[in-house]
Amino acid sequence: MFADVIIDQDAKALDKVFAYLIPEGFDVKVGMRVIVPFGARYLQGFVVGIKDKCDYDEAKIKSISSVVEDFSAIKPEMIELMKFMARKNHLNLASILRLFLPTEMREGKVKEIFKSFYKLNKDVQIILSKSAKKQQDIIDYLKKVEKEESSILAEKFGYSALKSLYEKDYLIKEYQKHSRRPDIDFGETNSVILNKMQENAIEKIKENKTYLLHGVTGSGKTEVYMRLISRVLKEGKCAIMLVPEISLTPQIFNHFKSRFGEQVAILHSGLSAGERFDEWKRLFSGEARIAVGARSAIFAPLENLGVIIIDEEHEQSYISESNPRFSTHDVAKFRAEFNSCPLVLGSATPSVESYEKAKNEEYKLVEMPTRANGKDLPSIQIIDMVSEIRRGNSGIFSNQLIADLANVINNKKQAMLFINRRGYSSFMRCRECGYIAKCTDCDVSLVYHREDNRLKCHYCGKQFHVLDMCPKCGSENIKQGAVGTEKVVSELQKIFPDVKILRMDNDTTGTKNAHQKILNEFKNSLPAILVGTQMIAKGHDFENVVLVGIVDADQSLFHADYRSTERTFQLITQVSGRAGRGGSEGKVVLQTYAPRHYVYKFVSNYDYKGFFRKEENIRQTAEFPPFSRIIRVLFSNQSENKALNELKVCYNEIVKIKERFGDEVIYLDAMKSPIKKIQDKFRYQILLRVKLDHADEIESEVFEKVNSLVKGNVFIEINPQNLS
DNA sequence: AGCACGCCGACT
DNA sequence: GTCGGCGTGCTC
Repeated sequence: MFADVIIDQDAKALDKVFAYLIPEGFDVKVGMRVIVPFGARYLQGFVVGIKDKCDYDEAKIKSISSVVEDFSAIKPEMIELMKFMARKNHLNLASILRLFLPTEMREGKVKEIFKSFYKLNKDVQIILSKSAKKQQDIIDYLKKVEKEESSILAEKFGYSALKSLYEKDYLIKEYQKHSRRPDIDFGETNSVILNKMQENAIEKIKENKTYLLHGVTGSGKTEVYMRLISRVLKEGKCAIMLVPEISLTPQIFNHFKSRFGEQVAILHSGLSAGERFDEWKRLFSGEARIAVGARSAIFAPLENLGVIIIDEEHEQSYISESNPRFSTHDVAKFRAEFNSCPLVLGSATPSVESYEKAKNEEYKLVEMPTRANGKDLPSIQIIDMVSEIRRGNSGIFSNQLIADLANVINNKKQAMLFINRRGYSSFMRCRECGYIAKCTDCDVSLVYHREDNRLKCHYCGKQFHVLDMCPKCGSENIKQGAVGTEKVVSELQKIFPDVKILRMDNDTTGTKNAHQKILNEFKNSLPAILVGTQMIAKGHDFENVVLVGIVDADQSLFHADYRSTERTFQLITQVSGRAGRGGSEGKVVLQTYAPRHYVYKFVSNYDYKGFFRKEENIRQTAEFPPFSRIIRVLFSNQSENKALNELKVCYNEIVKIKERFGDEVIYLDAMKSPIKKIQDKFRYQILLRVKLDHADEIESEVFEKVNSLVKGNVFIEINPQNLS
């Protein structure tokens, strides 16, 4: 017999299957890890197929030298998933397989990976021949101790006796070991009574389809998820529940643990290597049947899935941006289909892509339009900062916001101030009339680049001079620059010198505990103001927060990205949800220099559908995703000349592809990357935008061409999240 | 990824 | 004359 083996090395040249002979007596199965002679060395590989014929020259074929574990660490479904991901995302096979195993297992750090145990099979009558003395000894032994480690049994009684008992089905093999379980206190199971809307949602979600669960903040989606999982467990099946990394707070774990106890395994970056491995193993062995975790939990080694849930499906963190690049939605879709189970995408603000699919009935839309507690969402007041300037207030805070803050302080309540700061670059804005410099061709904002003092379009590469006068109103008060958290805190402290003001952003949360410390301090201070970035937007329930201020909402709006309006809508909805969690009414004050932008009209009414229709229309007209596909080929090299040469060679070939497809290619150009140097590597890129009809063909042609022309240092991205 | 083979420059 | 640069190609 022969085995198809993928060598565990992430290199393009090794991205194929190698045939090996399975030595007589070796029990090799698909999904096992093996050690094989490869060239002059011995390397680890994965068995992805077994066959009795081999088309490779049998004289040159080598034999598998050993197996790493005597079971398949990669389950059959994952082998299929590997093929799917290789096709869909153009990834190396080995790099995909690595996603399926905890790192410590791959690196061999965990010595005792799985101790295997044997116990008697009580369902069969054991009949042994008189001569099988050793076997009888084993049976007697196991009658006494119930269960014993296989290595000990083999040592005591000999391997062959053990093996033949196992083959006769008299013994059951188990994989198990002590677990370093993250300790979390158990609360009591709270049996919430469901409302009609929730019952209805649960009732609807049962087929092997993708469901888009659109529920406003506080509509009780989490309870729906838990009920779905309960139902699935009762059917004897398993479940995967994904949440964005940032909202993986201890509260979520406790929630699931108190409901499902030992059935839950939690996978996230905060676990130690050993803990993560143990949780993985509990899933693998079937001891735990629910995987709760961030993106990578989609690869949980569970069989017989009954439901997959992706909470906050619009979150960017579901798309892996570094290698290997993949979309969690695609993987989830594959696994749901493989297991014939429902896939649930939940969000208060679905991504435009997903909602478009629901509209086209590719996804089934399930709606939960009202809050579970019947309360209204906090009111959102839009403050026009341009007229504020005209009235002589050129500070960061509007008079309204200061008045509201003062009110909060007088009532000994709390406020959160949200600084909407993204990334490194910024746009140029007229402080008098709110005009934003935009690209003449792409309808996205231009980005200011300090190094050459120019404005650039990240979609077509066009460059413009920095404006010294607003083209709309003639004012010279046009500048670039964003307000940071630090500045906000110091300004705030000037106005309210005696009030506790806490700051939370990347700079103040260096260590893991710093995070929790700030939040705790905030929780225990009345009155208090918490100033922070995105990270204050998620999951924290502060019942005394009655006011949320969004200092400069536009920061995410005029980011040079076709998704920036969508993100702004999502962000503001998210942040607004922080106000009025407790008994009292909440309020949101939103400051903007572009008060008439459509996003603010819709967001202040919590009108997702209205926003979607408008946004859909704009994307359709401008031919941006989901009505087109963006392909980005990024060349990154320490030598600028090499990067440039590779770019030119590839560009010439892609031009030929474009010529063949004619109008299908909306846009094609080669340019310097917006950030021209990262980690001492020069970056050049080719961008193309293509119509959907032939997007798959064009995409694979581009992939093939680029990969045949350039060895490494090249990354291809589809609909990239950002163009840095 | 590593390692061998291979074909051109400056060196004990 | 050799030692050694790293370009190209192969590993079942």
